Parts: sequence; C-alpha cells; structure tokens
Amino acid sequence: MDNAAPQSPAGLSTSPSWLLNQTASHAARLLSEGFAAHDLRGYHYRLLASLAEDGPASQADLGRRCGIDRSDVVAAINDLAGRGLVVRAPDPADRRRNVISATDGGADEARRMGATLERVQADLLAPLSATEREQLTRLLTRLLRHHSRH
Amino acid sequence: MDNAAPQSPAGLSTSPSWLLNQTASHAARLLSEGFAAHDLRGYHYRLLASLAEDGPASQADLGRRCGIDRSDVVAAINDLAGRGLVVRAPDPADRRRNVISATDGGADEARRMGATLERVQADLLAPLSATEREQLTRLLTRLLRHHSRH
DNA sequence: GGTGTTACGTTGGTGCGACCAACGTTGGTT
DNA sequence: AACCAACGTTGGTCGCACCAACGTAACACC
Repeated sequence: MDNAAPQSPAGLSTSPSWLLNQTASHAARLLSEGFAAHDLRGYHYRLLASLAEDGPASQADLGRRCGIDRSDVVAAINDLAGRGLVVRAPDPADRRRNVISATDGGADEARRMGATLERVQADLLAPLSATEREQLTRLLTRLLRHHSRH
Repeated sequence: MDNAAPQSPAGLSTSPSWLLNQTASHAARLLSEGFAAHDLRGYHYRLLASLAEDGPASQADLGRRCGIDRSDVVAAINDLAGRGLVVRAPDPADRRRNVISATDGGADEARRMGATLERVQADLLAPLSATEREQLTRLLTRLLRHHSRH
C-alpha cells in the first residue's frame, strides 16, 4: 500500500535537536521555494538585507554581519553585482577592500524578498498564537546568544 | 582590527526562521562533531536508532520512519553493513525487499551514539530550564505536526 | 492469465549551506 | 626593513535533502 506518513525514529521524536533540525529543514525548504521566485537564494537575501538596512560594507565585514564565510561572500556578491543589485567599488582608504553598496534596484529587491520572507514565516508559524511565537523567538534567541559567546 | 563578532542582518535577528536556522545549524555542527568520534554521521544514527528501537524493516520503510530518501538509505545502509553494524537480508515474503536488522554491535553503537546525542543536547540546552526545554519541545512539535499533514 | 499499475532497491545526479586551505596583495607594527 | 594581520579570491570538501530513471517483483482487475 505504501501508506504511512514520514515519522521520526522513536526515541528521537522528542529530542530537541531532532525537532530543531526538522523544523529548520522545513523552514529552509519553504524559504528556498519562496526565494526561487526571485531567482535568488538565502545567501543573497542575507547580504542584500544587510546592505539595505545597515549600509555599505567591505566583503569581510559583510561576511561577519551575515555569518557567511568570506569565500562564499565573493560568489554571492558576484551574482548580485551581475544583476545590478549591488555595486562593488574599491575602497580609496584601503586598497585591500571593496566597498559593497546596494543599488536602488537592490534595495527594492531586498524589500520584495523581505515580503516573501514574511509570507513564508506566516505560513510556517500558522499554528502558533502571537504569544507562542514570541515565546519561541525568546527561547531561540537565548540559545543563540549563549552559544555565540562560546 | 578585525573585531566584531558574527552578527545577524539587522531585520533578521528577530525573525523566527533565521533563529531556527541558526540554532539548528549550530546544533547540527555540535552533533556532527560528536558523531565524528564514532566515525558516523546523522543519517547513520537515525537509521541505527530506528532499527534498534523499532526493529527490523525494509529499506523503504526505514526511509519513511526516518524521513530519509530511499536513495540515501541505500548508501547509509551500505556503510553500516560494511561495518557489521547492520545486516541486509532478502525478504522471503517479498523478493523486492531487503530486511535490515541491527546486529548486536549495531545496537551497542546505537546506544553509544545515543549517549553522545544526550551529551550534545545537554550542552545545547544548557541555558534553558527544564520547563523552558519542555516549552521549546512542545512548540516545535506542534509546528512539525501541523506541517507534516500538509 | 495476461495486463497495467504500484512498490522496491539502486544508480547517478542536483542544489544549498557551511567550512577550510592557500595565495598574492595591502596595511599596520615595531 | 621585516613581520604579521587582514583582505579578496580561487578551488576545493562535506553533509543533508531531493529528484529522475531503471529493472525487478508484487498486486489488482478483468
């Protein structure tokens, strides 16, 4: 018959790290599908959003702001620059650096992708009340903050 | 100077899907490091645990139980069988199927990896009280359950 | 009792996120 | 002048998730 919905291994089904992983995996898939409509991926959005909201930065700084490796920033910025969403200019004050800035089109795209993110998020969190969403956010934030300062 | 700790893009830092992703990513890294000591990966543990706890199954069933694609099950079971942690036998009742069973060694390894999981989990959830951990588990479970029955 | 459909294991491939090592160049320190 | 640190870039690796296609085997229906 081949029925039986996807299940988790017995002992794992209540394991936070399993739940975390599965939920994040699901969220990532939804997000990926949403971003696909823009023909861009998660890295692109993170960078674009950071540029639009926090202003221009060097690639290394961008990487630190977004938690993306320098080498991956290169490729993503290449893509964004190739579409005119972002401009790469040499930093006159430090010839090692490039200053990356979002163009007007880039800022627009960042807004559009932000809207997509909101939409996906609403879908993802549909079963939770506003209070519960805030609870979840608080718990995750505390976990992250604790582990970010090793 | 290169100071500045990894940060999230401004607007994203409070976005559940970002938090979910980052936390899961962190958990996955810790888990991966833990499992590396066993020279195995997440897929191997899921399968081994499922076999040890829920008993033998065909590869397709295993895939469904663990949420792993059939084709990925093949490779992982190959690894496990190569180490004698698992046995692949033809199903006399259905010649399409293989019956996979954990060996004694496999069951032992499953227990050891389970202990590793516990250890990692304790580290991950260190900043949360028991009540908060339960809260987190409940919220994630509800999210998952909601989305699993599309 | 053939026929069509479904499930199974397997092969081979894709995509994304994350990470690492190394190099040449440039800036700051001493 | 010599050293070291940071920058951008190239070119990999790994793990997880997913898909398409194949041949074989089981099942359903008429």
